[in-house]
Amino acid sequence: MAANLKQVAELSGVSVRTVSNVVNGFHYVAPETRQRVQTAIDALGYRPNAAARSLRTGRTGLLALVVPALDQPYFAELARAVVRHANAAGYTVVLDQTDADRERELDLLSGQPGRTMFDGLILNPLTLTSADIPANPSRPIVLLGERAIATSADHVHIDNVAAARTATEHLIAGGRRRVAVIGTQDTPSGQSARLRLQGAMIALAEAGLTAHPDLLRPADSYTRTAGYRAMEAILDGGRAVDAVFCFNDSMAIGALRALREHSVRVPDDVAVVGFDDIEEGQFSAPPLTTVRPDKDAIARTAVERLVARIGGESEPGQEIEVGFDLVVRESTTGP
Amino acid sequence: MAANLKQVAELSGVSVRTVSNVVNGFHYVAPETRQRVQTAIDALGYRPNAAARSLRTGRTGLLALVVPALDQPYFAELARAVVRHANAAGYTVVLDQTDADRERELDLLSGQPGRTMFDGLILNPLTLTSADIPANPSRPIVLLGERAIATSADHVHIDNVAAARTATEHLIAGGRRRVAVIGTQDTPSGQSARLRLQGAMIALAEAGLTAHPDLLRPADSYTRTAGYRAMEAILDGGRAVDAVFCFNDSMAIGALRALREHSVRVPDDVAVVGFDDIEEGQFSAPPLTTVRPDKDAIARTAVERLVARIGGESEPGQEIEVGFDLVVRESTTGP
DNA sequence: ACCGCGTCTTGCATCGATGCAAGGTCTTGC
DNA sequence: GCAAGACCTTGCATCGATGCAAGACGCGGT
Repeated sequence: MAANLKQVAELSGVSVRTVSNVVNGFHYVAPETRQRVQTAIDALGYRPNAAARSLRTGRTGLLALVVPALDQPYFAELARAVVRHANAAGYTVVLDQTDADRERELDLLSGQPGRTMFDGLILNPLTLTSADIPANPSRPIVLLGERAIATSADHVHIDNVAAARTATEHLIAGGRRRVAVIGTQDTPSGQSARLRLQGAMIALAEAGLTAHPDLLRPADSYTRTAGYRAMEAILDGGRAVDAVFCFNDSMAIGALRALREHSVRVPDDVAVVGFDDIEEGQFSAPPLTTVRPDKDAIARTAVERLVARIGGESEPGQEIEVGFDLVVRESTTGP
Repeated sequence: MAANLKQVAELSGVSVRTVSNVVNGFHYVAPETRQRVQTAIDALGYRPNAAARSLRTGRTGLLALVVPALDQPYFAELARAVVRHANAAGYTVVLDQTDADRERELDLLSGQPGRTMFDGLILNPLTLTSADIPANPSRPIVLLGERAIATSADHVHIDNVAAARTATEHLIAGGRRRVAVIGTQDTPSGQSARLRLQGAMIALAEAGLTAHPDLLRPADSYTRTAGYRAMEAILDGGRAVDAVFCFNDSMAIGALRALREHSVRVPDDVAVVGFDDIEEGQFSAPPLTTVRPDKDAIARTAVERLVARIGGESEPGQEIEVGFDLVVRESTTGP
């Protein structure tokens, strides 16, 4: 079934090399020859063998995207954007999930046997820190989401401090004084969480406010369930609250459910703000105010940087910051 | 940087073939030799070249998964399960999105240049019908979600008629009499939609009910927004309704929002049931009653079938049905 | 008549691994 | 003592494509 260059060459009466020239659109091929070869290609249903081509050229045309879990909406939306941009750049995406498993993240970084088949790697690390990134990776790497110590890899991120500060300022501007925070993390890898907390604290401090420790709730996974539990813990704790800043939308949606179940009105009694602007937030009850990182820009930039590196660019790793804005919906302002 | 077998062989003083034997865990290698080779491998940081291996063996270790769009939660959850099972079976997943574009679906089927690099294909077709599936694809294919005309490909699906019927019967059992349906499709490819409609009609007929045509609302894309619009159209139409069966959860969540905005109480005034059991439905207001297809079984079975085919199995295409059940939550029964 | 150049085509080596089958060494059984 | 077999190792061909550099051809200029 699978024809190769040689068979096409024999059928069309030219050399293998000429067929290759036709396939790759090489300039110097006589129109008549090109025609004849093309006919043979069609007749045999010839398709270039990707493995052979890769072996010879050293390129696979594949980009690996590594995310914690696809069923987290933020990562699904990000993956969608990455796949789109990669396709536009002529690449296909291979997808790996780490489930926040440090071993798997390291594995993928090192290029385990059988998993090495890609030209570059886009990694959204959960458990890794910059220190884990090899200084001279065998293939280019772009890191997402974490501000990094200098390495040879490019980093794409948003200004988490400013974003969190903006979100918190919005709550304060709405007259909220008892602000809770859901999603703090103490692990060495919880870099974004630390930055978001920092931003929130700055906003509170500038308003002459502080957050009681009871209102700073950690979360190890950023899921709806984690948000639900954290919110319940806050409500059960009995300490007065009039606003909650969740470090991602999924947790905010979990928090909304907990508030609903406790008959706490949103935003009347408690305002809620999230982070990520996943589509689901437009349909929650009430629709969710949130920080919207420019996901498309993140994906586009990541792919761009990777493609440039694959093309041979070898400057030191860059820090690239993309924009964000605050999307105000009814979870903070009411209808 | 990248070492090859030959260099390892030279360093360890054995033949290339022996190194290969060590790498592949071939049985007959003297422990001492194995040790020496392993040391050389570690010293050089040797990793097998996947392209070369593929060329020689004809296997890439990649499975392609083709879905319409990753930001639709159902497909994201499905993709997650497929990736997990594929990894467990020693495969990596390459991901393609078709955006419901017929051209792209056909492209992928035919194995376009540069995209041919996978051992098998899992396809969740939106625009294709069985007639489009080549009789002798160059690589094995497993189709998801559509009941198929006999081809060489395996098909994994649930009993859409029975599932839709169960959902509708649940509404009727709750005393609902004016049942609307959201998500009908007239296109040749809307096979699941037709089957689900059929199941709903059977349930209605058995209860001596019919659905007024105004209450059968089409949707071309199965998104939250489509569900929102369809629900609005129903409410604006003014025809009395006390239940809505949405052909997927995303649309149901859109419908819930429309109902909320119109101050229609769920489930008191209108009961809502969805389809897919996406995680989001557990957190909607109110939590969503839905048909839960066994997504994990779908993914597992698809990967299993594909791996078997890749392994050389060549029986005619099988129809494989996986289970479903109805998950009753508050959108139909109240708290 | 010949050189030079642009156009078109080709053969050979090569990428890095594995299949095959044979070769060598060492036990084991009779 | 010797054949049979088990254990371990190896050389060569091969997968299908592309890089390289040279070869063949035609044609205008001098």
